[in-house]
Amino acid sequence: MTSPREPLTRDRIIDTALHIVDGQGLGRLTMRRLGDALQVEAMAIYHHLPRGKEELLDGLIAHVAALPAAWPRPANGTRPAAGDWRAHLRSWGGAYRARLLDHAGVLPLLMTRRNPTALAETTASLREVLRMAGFLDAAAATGAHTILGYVIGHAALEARATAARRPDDPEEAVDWDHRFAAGLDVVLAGLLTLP
Amino acid sequence: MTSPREPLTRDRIIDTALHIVDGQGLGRLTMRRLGDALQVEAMAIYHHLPRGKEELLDGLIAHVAALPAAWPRPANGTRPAAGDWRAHLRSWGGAYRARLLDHAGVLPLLMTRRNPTALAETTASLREVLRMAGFLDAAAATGAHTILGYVIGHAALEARATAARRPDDPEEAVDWDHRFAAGLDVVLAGLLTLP
DNA sequence: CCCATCGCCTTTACGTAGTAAGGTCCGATC
DNA sequence: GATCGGACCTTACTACGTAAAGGCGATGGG
Repeated sequence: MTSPREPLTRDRIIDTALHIVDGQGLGRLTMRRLGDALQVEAMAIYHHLPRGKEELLDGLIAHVAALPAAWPRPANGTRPAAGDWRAHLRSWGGAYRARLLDHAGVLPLLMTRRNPTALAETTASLREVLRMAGFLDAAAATGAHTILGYVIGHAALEARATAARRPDDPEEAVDWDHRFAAGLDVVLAGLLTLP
Repeated sequence: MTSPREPLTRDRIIDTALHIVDGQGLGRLTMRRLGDALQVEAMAIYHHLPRGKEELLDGLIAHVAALPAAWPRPANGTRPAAGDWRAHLRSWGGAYRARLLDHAGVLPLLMTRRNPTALAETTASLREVLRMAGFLDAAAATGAHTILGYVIGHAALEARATAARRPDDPEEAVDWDHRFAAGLDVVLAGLLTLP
């Protein structure tokens, strides 16, 4: 009379794994624990992810890191307002940072050589936004890496700082939301100096 | 008649560990392998690093991440040239990036909550440089995190991209040295917009 | 000279990890 | 109903981190 347990899926496995990482940290994500959470023996996972844990971790970072900065297609023939790219990148940056911090446990995986495509997609979308904003190709490529590097790096600094903080406020507290936004503005302002 | 093996030291252990990580990757750094490299049983390491692998990894990132951007003390009473801070930060950034890429294997550790002090020192030194360059405290704090975030994040992007590259040049190659420098210039130029 | 002590290292052993190899069960197809 | 293939389970192996306790040579006091 136990509920018949919906079948295993690649997506369901990765979602559950992400849930474990968010709740207990990357170090506690093991195949056996993941199996338990899915009400399945650990070895069952290998039928859906033949490359085992490697593939699982690849799936995690793809799930977290792929958030393209799609320029909203302008409605019927109206041109996108030329000055909007900064506002657009500001809001994209905020969303990307929020996602990275929501899943801070996978941040270390972003530094490993795993899954090179997940970030490539995001980089390409940033480059495209800058190109459409009028930057030359070389400047757009530089700008894309500069922005993405800043967002990821700053998120990593935040994750470290907030994780290591004792709750009784040992040093002066930092308004990380504001600091991230201010730094992003610095980067976006600096882009104007590119040719 | 075997050479009498110089005694174990905390520093020698960490140096050897770093050598293993650089040569074979973080995943192959194990206590037993480290013991072999030191010609010692694995458990001997615990006498010098009582907290075991945690302490070892902490030592690794302290060794890599602590490179303060010390402003060169001006020689006898000469004031530092006011405009030099950008050049100084450019060269510091290049050195920091080079070190991160030399030890790309420890980059994932920088993202974990380990050893909060190693980066704090570097951040403080950046803040100090900016303060001495005339920035207000708040702007210096923002600028320090912006610079450090960019440098770390960009180095991570580079490490990923170069590690995943097939040697036969699948996409157009990127001049990473130039791209990093250009992005750092973007950030430094953007700092001028801070109050 | 002997023996107690201490610092450094080794031995042994336990629990947990990832996963290879093969087995089991069940629904679909002919 | 026999066959078959996919989804899941069982067992077992190797490697890891490390707790616990043992050995062992140098040192210093009697």
